[in-house]
Amino acid sequence: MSSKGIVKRSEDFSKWYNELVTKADLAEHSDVRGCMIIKPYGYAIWEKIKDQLDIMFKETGHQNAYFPLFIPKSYLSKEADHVEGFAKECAVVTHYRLKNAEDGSGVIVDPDARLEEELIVRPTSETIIWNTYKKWIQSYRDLPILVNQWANVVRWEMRTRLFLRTSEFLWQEGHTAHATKNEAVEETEKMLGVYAQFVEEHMAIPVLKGLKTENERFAGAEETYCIEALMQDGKALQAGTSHFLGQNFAKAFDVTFADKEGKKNHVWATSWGVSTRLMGALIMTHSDDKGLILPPKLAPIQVVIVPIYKSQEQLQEISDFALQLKKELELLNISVRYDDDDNKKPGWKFAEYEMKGVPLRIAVGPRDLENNTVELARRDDLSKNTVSQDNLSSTLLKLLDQIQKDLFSKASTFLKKNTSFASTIEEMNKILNSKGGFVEAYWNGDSKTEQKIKELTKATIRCIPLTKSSNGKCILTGDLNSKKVVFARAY
RNA sequence: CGGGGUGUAGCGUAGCCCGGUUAUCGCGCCUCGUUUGGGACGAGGAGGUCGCAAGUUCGAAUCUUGCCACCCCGACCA
Repeated sequence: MSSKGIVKRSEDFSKWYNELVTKADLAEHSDVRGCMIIKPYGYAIWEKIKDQLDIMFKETGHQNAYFPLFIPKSYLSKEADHVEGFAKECAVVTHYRLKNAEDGSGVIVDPDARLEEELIVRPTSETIIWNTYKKWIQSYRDLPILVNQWANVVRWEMRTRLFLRTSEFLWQEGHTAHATKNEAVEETEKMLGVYAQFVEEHMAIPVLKGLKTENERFAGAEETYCIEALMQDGKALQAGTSHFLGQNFAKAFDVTFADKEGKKNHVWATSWGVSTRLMGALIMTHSDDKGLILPPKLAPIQVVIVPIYKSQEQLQEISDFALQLKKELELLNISVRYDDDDNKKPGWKFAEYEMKGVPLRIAVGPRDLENNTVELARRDDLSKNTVSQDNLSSTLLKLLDQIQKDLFSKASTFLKKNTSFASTIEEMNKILNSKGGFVEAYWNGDSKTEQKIKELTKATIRCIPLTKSSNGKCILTGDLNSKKVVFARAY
């Protein structure tokens, strides 16, 4: 149960985030370092995210499958860059049995039960999937393979934050195999588009689409595409990635196919994923000092009805009205909660549903029944109006749609306002230290330059935008003919 | 993994420096009654391995050592 209020964003943004996650009943820390318990309300939001993405994946021709949690250690070492990228954060299974300690102190690992080949808990599944695809693919007729899996993965993190970075997290990973480079690149770009569309239309979060630099690229990828979102504190958050893997994994796992002429070729690959980190993006994009603000499309409860009454007779009348309204709204696929809990006063409920981000709240009292009205409050702008009961369902339906749009346009305005241009390092630092946000600047394309800028500004290149722009003068080296990229301090 | 901080009831806390009856207060929880248009009020009640473990001591929430967890700042990452 939540006690009053949370710290203000302006006072301590990190603390605000942590308190919000806890008090809105989204998640809590487990006793295992770096792991989280996603509570029913938080999981309900994740399920909405998951369900919608799943529909979109299937619309683009993908099928779900499931690959094992455990990966033989030897698989991971097959692709050099890949192992380099993940080795430092892998959990390893070395034994398969426990036994009672002889001194009665509890259970211990049975030293006689050591695994011959140790198993890695998947940090991502490229290796085990490509080891499998080898068996699935012989001819061009077997291609493309368009598979997705919903799974948990483990990356042993030093510093964790609920949803943003946890040692175990939930995600989906798409893994596709193609006969041609073009087709694989198209797939990579298509799925980036799916992510961008989902995040913008359903989460109401505007994103930048772009390419990662070599430094920021996925270990084992030829090219990493990403969508980047901007949080209210001016820091960027990578919301999704889509990788063109070239033939790296096909070569590492010897996956070839016979083309129409009977010639053997290595298969072209992609992988793409979004994780429970999206929950963090959702929270930090829209919410305010009163708590969570959810876009209607992802809200587990879209409308809450709170009765206001003195006598049991009044409650009965209000309940009749409320339950009828609930039924009508549910026919329109609007999820409704009627909260007639007698132990909580209306004021308490108002604050509670604000904390939980319920988009619309209806309060009904005796006065409303007399006047054929209800009190209607919007969570996003905190406005409150008395509206007629006539056509109430369609009023609410329209309003939910409006809120979805307003949240997106508000976030878009914020993104635009907080996108700046810098032509010198000093300028960039000045911007980053005051309002933060995205800073566009020219960069000569050299990793060392990127590294140096990072040291000087703590900002990384979030992406090289897909939209082409004219070249200019590198912010660090002054090289002419440099391309425009987007910097930010990031999560 | 480096630097700093915190850990006392479900949550937030006082006490710790300077060891000494029964560990403080608020919220929440349970019972009864009155209440209900922005986090109600009264009366009664329950709830504690003082993060864990060792040590010092006649005696430890308090002192010492080790460990664990969390938070903040760095390095690494989705």
